[in-house]
Amino acid sequence: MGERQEETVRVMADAASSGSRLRADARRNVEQIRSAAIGAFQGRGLTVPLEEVAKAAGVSKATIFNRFGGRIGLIEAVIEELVANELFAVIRHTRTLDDIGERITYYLTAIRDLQYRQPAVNDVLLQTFPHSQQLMEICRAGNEANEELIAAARASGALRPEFTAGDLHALVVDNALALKHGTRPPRDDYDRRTRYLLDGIRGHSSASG
Amino acid sequence: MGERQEETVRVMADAASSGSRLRADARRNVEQIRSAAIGAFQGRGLTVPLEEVAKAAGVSKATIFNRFGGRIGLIEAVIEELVANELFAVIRHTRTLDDIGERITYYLTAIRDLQYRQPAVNDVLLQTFPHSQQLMEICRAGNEANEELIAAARASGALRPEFTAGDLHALVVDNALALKHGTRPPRDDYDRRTRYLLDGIRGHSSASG
DNA sequence: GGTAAGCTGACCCGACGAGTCAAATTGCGA
DNA sequence: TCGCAATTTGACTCGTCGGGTCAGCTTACC
Repeated sequence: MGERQEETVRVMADAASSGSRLRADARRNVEQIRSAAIGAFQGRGLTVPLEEVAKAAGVSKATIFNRFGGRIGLIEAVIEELVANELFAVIRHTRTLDDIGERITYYLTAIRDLQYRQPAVNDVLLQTFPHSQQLMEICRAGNEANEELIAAARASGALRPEFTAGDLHALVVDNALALKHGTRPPRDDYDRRTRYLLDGIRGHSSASG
Repeated sequence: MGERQEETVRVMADAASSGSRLRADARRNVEQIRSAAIGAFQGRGLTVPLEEVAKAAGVSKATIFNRFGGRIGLIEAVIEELVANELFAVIRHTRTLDDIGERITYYLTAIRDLQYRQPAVNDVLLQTFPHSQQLMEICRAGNEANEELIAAARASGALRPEFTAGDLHALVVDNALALKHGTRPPRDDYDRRTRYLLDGIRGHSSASG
């Protein structure tokens, strides 16, 4: 067991550095599995059976365990590319907006867009894998962005005064649950409902637009 | 199997009529199981393990099968008392309201209240047991009420014009999913969020109140 | 060509809850 | 009180699901 563990660690380190002591076929499989995982996670979220990822990669399930140590290792090997980059980009871009009303609109719209396009995001937000430190960290960053936004918004009156960070969190989490367990609505319905939400939480003071 | 079936039918008929050919202990168990089921379904929804219902009733799981034929039989023996009465009362009361704005407010608030208080409602709305004709019928009645309400509301401008019956349906179903799979928020948070929803879907014409 | 790295099919595992049944119990009529 | 049919029940099977493992085969590499 110690041996397998070491091997896994080595692979995951290699994902960052480039010097590899892996055999050529193993290196190839790592890449095939990574890209198959990205595809599968995009389509069906982080809980897709590993068997399916393996099939898509043209390897056996056991190879995923050999190379990544299990689901969490695999997730951590692709989560940045799959979710974190986009999510952080949204957060970053939100911060650049001057008008607080715009910020709120953009943030909620963009997050909901991500949730719709990337089911994996929902698994992160729902903390489906609490054992992954990396996933929890992404989640934490999201919550932080939430609270930052709400603090700014409440001060400015762009949101109704009783609206809390918990409310925003619930909005996002409930949507994650709906997308995860329900049937996906057509995109235009989904976007329309995003607008209802926004109109329901905005303060009454801002009569602009 | 034919025998067991007949027996089950007899019990379920007895729930309506009163003449019983059941032995005294069986009759007592039927009542204990019914009331345990109501308690369990109230607390944990219609998917609670039958084992738990049995334990609460002080009988073994097999007795539930003897008396009710299985989960669906049991559900149908209590669903009226548990859900249908309240749900139909809400629908009926909605129809008595004159002001269309009030109707919408009342309906959505009351449905969401039911969903919060009675997890069983969510299992009905989510059609968790599509094999139960009775449950499907309740569900159908709910959808009908939805559509009736939306038709009236759109004509009057109390809702924003782009709001559809599908939107209302999604609102209710998404909430059902959130309650079923997520953590219940405190009641006051939940009610506050109900208000956000209402404010998000109302038409801009009604400036009353 | 030898050897260690790597791959894989076939396997086991645990969790879960529905549903079943032979055997024990018990209500009840005679 | 007896005897039997009705009833209950503990212990069982079943099916599903996916994670995880390993012996033995294959293959890259020196």
